[in-house]
Amino acid sequence: MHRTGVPPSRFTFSSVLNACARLPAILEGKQVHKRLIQSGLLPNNKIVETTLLDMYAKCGFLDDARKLYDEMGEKNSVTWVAMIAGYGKCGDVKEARSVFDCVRETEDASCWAAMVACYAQNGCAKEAIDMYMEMRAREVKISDVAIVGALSACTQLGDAELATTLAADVGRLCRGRGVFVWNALIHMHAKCGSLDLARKEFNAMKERDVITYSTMITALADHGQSQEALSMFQQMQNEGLRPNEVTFISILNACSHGGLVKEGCESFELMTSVFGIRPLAEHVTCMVDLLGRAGQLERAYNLVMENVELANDPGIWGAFHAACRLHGDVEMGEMAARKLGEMDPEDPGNQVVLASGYASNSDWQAAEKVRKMISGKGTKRSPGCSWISG
DNA sequence: ATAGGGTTAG
Repeated sequence: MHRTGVPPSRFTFSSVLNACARLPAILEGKQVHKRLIQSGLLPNNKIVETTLLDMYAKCGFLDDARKLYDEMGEKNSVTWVAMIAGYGKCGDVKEARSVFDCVRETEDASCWAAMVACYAQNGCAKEAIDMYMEMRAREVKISDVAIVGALSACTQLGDAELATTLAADVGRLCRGRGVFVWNALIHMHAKCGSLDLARKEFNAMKERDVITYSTMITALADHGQSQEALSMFQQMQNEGLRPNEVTFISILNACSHGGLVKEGCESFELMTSVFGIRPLAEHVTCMVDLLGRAGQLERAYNLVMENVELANDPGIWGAFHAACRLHGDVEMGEMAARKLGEMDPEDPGNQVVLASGYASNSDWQAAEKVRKMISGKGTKRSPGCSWISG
């Protein structure tokens, strides 16, 4: 960038820092930091300092971000939010909260929103809702970010009553709502039990994106409407939207729920051949589940072997093992049990699996007793539900 | 012209 002899401007530095943050690429980011100091643009340039801080935070180097933050003197809401979000992304809710506590007296709406989002992203649904309610009580401005955090928290809680309240808030407070709000709203309705409301919001949208469709596909599958999920997938492609790896997890999951073996295999093929998406462990797990439940254990096994780079994934072997049990294939089941035991011997679920895996063909019933003893539970299992977790 | 926060699977 300095071939021309013209020294890079602060704008050039900023866009390079943004690229480092997005990748993320900490080594390059640190290089830029050095050159900023060499070229005299630092210190005493708040915007450049904040960009740098955000780069460190997005790369997960919160200590470096914190150092800049502490040395910065006067802060503003952009700095605070970058710190809160940075701590939130690496799961440090406590530190995020301590930054928030330093500024909460200013009633800065973006800090409140960032904190609600941080709670929601880290599974602290209750705290997110409490904070959102406090925002309402104190009449802090509710932005799209704040409401999305609250919707996501409610989704985690599956609280239908709260869902009604929040949906009304969306109508009241977010008139020019963006696609993030729509998507979070649809997801909340679906998980809180109302596929109808999810559908209604979906139909009212004028601009949908990949996430909108992925969310609806999962919603339909969860409510037992696998065929509709497949139509949704088709509609999405007709709209010219490109499915991503999460969309395919949704669609394979829908096929698995509905026992749609042919459609599932076609979708998997479409994903790898047409869209060039390399299968993740989640995709293979769905396929093993789908084929395994249909009794096609050998096909399931072959699929795992075709994706042997994922063969250390416990989820895949767990699904395979469950299928072996469902169809009484003792030999394959033992093999899967050994794999699980090798992968994570400490896992109590795997110890249970291993106990049954040690059994010889004639000893299957004895193994069943051992297993019952260890788990301390009965053997009731519902179709489609792994006996390990059940 | 340069800075921040969010939604999908599991």
